Amino acid sequence: MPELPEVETIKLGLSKLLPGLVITNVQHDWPKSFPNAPADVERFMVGAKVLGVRRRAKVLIIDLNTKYSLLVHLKMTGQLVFVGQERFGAGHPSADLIASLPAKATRVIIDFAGASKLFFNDQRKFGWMRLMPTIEIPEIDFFKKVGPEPLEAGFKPADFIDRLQRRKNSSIKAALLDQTVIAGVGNIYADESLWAAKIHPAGPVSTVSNAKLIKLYQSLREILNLSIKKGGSTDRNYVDSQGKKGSYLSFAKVFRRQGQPCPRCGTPIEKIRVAGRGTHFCPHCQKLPRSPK
DNA sequence: CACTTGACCTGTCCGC
DNA sequence: TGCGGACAGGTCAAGT
Repeated sequence: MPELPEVETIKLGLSKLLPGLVITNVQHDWPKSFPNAPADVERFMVGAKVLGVRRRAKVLIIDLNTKYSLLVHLKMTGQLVFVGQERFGAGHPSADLIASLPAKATRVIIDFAGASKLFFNDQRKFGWMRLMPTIEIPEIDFFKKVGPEPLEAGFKPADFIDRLQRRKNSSIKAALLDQTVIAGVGNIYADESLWAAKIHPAGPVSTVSNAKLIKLYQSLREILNLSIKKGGSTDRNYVDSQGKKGSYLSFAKVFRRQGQPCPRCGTPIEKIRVAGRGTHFCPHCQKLPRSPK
């Protein structure tokens, strides 16, 4: 569920909190959440200072001054919550969450000098943290295959269309979700951008006109940018680095809105299954291209 | 090679 | 009330 805007929001938050902090201890209870050997954690992480925080696709990269970096993928239910020395009073949006830490789903706790902590919580245990040499990051399979960042200035409509059309027989939604086509798009922003561009999610890529693909390119970028501005989407588990929820979902036009009227035409939004995912769309605005006889 | 489906997990919700 | 099953969705492995 954390997609590009959610991971970007966390990155922006952690970038203000972590750099300069020194790690004093690391606790982890589930090997799949953090598979590194204890000796490597001790050697390259404990005592290390945080240099900065980056994002590529949906992966966070926390660079340390040991020439090692901590990669974090939140998958569906991961949270990365920083708790400093301040005490939040009742009524603070994060007070209850922070008071509950460490929680049942806390997988990793990183302690910093000065008594602040970073909690990695992950109810479903799909997410992971991994310590590795900074210089080797571009060599891991995922980063070798992953597509361009959709919000980067150099990412042009022609590139978007070329890459989508490598999967011409897939549904347009499956192609958008394919991280090797384009980085960072997940279920929420696929549905929202297809609605904005008036494209049926199940239509094969080859049946979608270039004009509509250009519209999709524009809609996707606008929606990702808007969501970052709103602090991301909080569906079930997502919170930012300070435990706060995002507000984008209240701006969503179709996601989780089946049965509600389409904001453009009033037709009830439908929910179907496309590319193995729950898919929300307007059956009036987003028509399948007529199949040729 | 292109494409789809199942596995990884746990908590929640729905029907009986 | 309890219980079984469907569902949530990012990514990789396995299958067609």
